Amino acid sequence: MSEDKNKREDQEKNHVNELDEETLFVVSQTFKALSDPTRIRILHLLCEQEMSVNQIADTLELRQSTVSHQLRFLKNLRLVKYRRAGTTLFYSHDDEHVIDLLQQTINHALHH
Amino acid sequence: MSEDKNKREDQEKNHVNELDEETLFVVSQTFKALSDPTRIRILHLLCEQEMSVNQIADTLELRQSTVSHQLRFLKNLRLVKYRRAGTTLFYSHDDEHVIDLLQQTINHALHH
DNA sequence: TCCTTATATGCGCATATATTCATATATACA
DNA sequence: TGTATATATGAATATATGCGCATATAAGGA
Repeated sequence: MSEDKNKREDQEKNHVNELDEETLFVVSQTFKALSDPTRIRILHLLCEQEMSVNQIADTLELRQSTVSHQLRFLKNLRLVKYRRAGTTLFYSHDDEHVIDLLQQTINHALHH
Repeated sequence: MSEDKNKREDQEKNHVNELDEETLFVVSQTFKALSDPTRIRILHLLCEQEMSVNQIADTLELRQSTVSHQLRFLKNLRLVKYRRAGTTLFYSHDDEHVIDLLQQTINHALHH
């Protein structure tokens, strides 16, 4: 039986249990990614369509370097991916669960 | 027709639309609340049962002032509420949607 | 009223974060 | 090979954040 499976069963048996450190880290990182307005705007754009770095910068009126830095952040967490076309990189989202969290929360905010 | 309703309809018509500033603020604040390990641990405790400040501090091995600071943060966002019993304040969660986001993400992390 | 217990708060420190400028890298093409 | 375009990166700066100490406040009981 894997360590991983033990962790899972411990957690599921009793919710009062403390979260293990790794889970705590993953969860906090996930929410941190979504806690910045710039990253939210970028991910919100990428919900609909893939876009190049410059397209994103133009659309959101942000500096190219700002967009690039944030995309690197999102890429490190595997929340976005890209495809190359010449010198242009087209970014798109790469984590359905996180996009789902974002959509839920946007909808919740809009309806209140 | 209210301003609020207009905002909603604009957003729903076309997801490519930019998020308005207020929505962006609410969404980022919500995720910011969930982006800190200490706050996650506190909210995770309060998923199950109400607890006093000192109970939380003891359970999570945190300073009383740390817990109090974070509870104030969560209170300002109306994510927790409390009931008084003498000098003791029993805190509990106060936003089903946010608790839901947290549970979803914890479960997602545990199963991967 | 005085004392005890529980909680809140102001301030300061250390660290993390977001943004910008300047520059580097990479690809396509003449 | 040289130039143009798209993107990435490093350093610097400004701001935000989390935490702890010390202390204030608030409620209950002797």
